[in-house]
Amino acid sequence: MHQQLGEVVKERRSSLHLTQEDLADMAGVAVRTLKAIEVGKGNPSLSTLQKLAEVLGMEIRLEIKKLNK
Amino acid sequence: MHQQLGEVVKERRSSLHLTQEDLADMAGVAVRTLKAIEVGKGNPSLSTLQKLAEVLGMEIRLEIKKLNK
DNA sequence: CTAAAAAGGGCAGTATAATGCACCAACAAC
DNA sequence: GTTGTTGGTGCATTATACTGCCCTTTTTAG
Repeated sequence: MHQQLGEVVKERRSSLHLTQEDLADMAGVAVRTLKAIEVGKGNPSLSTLQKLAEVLGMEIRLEIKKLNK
Repeated sequence: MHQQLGEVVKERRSSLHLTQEDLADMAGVAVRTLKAIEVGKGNPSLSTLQKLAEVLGMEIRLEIKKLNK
């Protein structure tokens, strides 16, 4: 269910040539926590996601769902 | 910091003519929790946000930030 | 191949989100 | 006025996210 967001984080992090440790340190979250998020385990809080998003140059958005499938 | 998302929830809920109790029941989250989210207090988990988003016909997205401002 | 770097995971302690309950405020009726 | 509806809050308990420590697996560099 959360794999999707985790994979987005992972791909974005890779494209920026950052290791999990790099990103975790820069975002101020534990490496252990980032690892769990990237593999789709756990249920991160909004603040944790936003800390990561900030470093990744991304943002969390709540949008009306596109209606298709 | 989280007011933004809370306000999105609140506005979308209103536009669907749902009370906080309606939405909370439909989404399977406690009314107490929804209230906190809408006024920007607390730090909801991804699963809580997704339950609400589902009922609201919305989705959580992690996107590359538009560079402006 | 070996060695190092990076990623993944188990576990236990701490911090905090989620919840129920009880209560108050604002407003609408009327 | 009272009554009902809706939204906001404090508090205590329960559930769980976050963390550090340690270890294993996988990938990368040489």
